[in-house]
Amino acid sequence: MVETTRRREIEDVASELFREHGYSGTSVRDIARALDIQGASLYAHVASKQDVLWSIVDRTASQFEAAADAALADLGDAEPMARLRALALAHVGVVVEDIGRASVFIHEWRSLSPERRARTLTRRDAYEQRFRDVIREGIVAGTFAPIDPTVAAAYLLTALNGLVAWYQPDGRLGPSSVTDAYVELSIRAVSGAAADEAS
Amino acid sequence: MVETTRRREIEDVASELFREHGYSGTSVRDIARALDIQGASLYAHVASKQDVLWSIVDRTASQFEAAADAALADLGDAEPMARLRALALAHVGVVVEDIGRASVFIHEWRSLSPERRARTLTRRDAYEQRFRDVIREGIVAGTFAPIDPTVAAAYLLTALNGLVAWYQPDGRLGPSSVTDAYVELSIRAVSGAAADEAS
DNA sequence: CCTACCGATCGGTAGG
DNA sequence: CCTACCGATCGGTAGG
Repeated sequence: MVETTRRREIEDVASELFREHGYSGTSVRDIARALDIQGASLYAHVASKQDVLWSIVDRTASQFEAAADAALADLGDAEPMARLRALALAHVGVVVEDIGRASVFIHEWRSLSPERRARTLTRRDAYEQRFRDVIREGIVAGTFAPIDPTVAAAYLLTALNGLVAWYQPDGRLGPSSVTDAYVELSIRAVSGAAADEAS
Repeated sequence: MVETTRRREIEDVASELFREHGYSGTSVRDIARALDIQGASLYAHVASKQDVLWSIVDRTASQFEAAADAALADLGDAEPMARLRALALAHVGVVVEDIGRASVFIHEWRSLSPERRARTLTRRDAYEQRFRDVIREGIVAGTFAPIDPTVAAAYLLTALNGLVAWYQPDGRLGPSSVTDAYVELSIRAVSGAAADEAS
């Protein structure tokens, strides 16, 4: 199963390059150079550059979905706040665990072929729907502030995704402290009464 | 002053294309085509493709700075919450006002030449410092939850910047309702005691 | 995984 | 703002 390993190596290297320079800004030869092989040799392992992007995006989408599934499976019918907390924690966990792939999934979907882009956006919408649903339930329950669940979910997810813009795995802040802070900020953002409605 | 107008047109068109396809994914001929001129004709108005990106980024950076200055000028020594609210409102205002340029400023700085990228990151850090400062003051004053100001500022700014990922000027939601919701979510995210420390 | 190579497109220049 | 053109690089193929 050497091919699978090599394929993963290619995707690892490509993720980092796509993250840093974008899909368009990364050439097939850039990827090959990072692997110490010739540009054309890459085609012994992949069908196309687009194929590499698709593998990264598709696999990472599955990771986000699986993490959300696992997070909610434990909770069942727990309170909305506990479930939103679990969703946020699962999301940040995937981001922190593989920031290169997460970054590509989040930012490079525009470079997918039209059909794949459409499929990916549909999956992302379904994923985001989980956030919208739990936020809506929390509002009904009175736990969360009365705010448009679509706006709130978009806000939270882009905030959590923003981690890829600055987080460094070997930086000053450890993964758990950043994760905790991000979850805490997110929960508080939607909690309680509106901050400017003190009356 | 025809040149200035034409120059602006070029930057307007380029902003939209850079936003949609990235700097690397947009060719000089793409920009020219959108203006109904030949690719080479663009060089009668600009020195290089990089030059266009730089103009957009530089001008937009100034807009964010000016908006923050104006927002704080009115307030002087008001409470941290009022000042953070003003900063957030100013920031979202610039984003909503010209989402194309804002998106390029936020995402395409990686494509700047090394020197310009460094200068831009320095400016961004100074801008973000205003958020860190007011958050820190709010924590000291007891208005905001005790959280790392650097993490909180990064969270808030990426959340606000996330608007460019989904907001459509002619969409279902008007600019003021989205702006208000974003400011409200941001203020609440940092306000009060930690959500999970009820004791 | 390599060498040799392909047509297409890239950013940019010359000269008007 | 145009035509004509440049060298470099692009993603990808052929054949081993």
